[in-house]
Amino acid sequence: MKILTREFFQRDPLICARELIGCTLGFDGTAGIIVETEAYAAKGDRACHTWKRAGAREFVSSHAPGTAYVYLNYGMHWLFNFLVKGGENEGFVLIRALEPAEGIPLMRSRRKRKQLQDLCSGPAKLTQALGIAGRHHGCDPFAGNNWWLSKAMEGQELIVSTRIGITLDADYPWRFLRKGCPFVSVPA
DNA sequence: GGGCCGATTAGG
DNA sequence: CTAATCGGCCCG
Repeated sequence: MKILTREFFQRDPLICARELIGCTLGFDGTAGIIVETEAYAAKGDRACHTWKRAGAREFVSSHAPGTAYVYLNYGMHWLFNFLVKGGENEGFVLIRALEPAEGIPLMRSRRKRKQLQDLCSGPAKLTQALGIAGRHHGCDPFAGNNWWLSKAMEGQELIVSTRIGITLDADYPWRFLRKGCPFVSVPA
């Protein structure tokens, strides 16, 4: 199993979002195969936090590529992104869905759901299943803690579509998901 | 300080 | 369809 390095995130957010599909994200005894992502660009993308938030722009400039950008949405849901920088464009990759792979009993108890498809099939579901929350904002997964990220087998078909749940720049085809996968948030 | 909005989710 | 629930940003 090949562990990805920080250099993975020193490229364009669109490339990172695409290539994260099929990788396995692990944290603290739980893990899942990434089956859905979205890219956000720090410049020129009105859906990205950097468009409105000075704090987000500051975050981009002051953290290393690969850093966790975790924020609270709708006052109750934590969403997890990887910071992407060092290439031509900077931005984030939102992790939107995982196929559960490890620590499934723990995921079930945190989620209070039995069905495998209900554990990580949404950006806020997977943070709850993995135990990711605001305290992980700014964490560096490559700084030798209990995060890991590995490349899984290739060969799955990829679908590209528009991003979910936004109103501005909603027509950009910046969402990536595994074709026919039952663990995504919204099928294409 | 007040008002508004949001990269969502579960339940009716 | 809607309630839940709160940090950031804008205004005053």
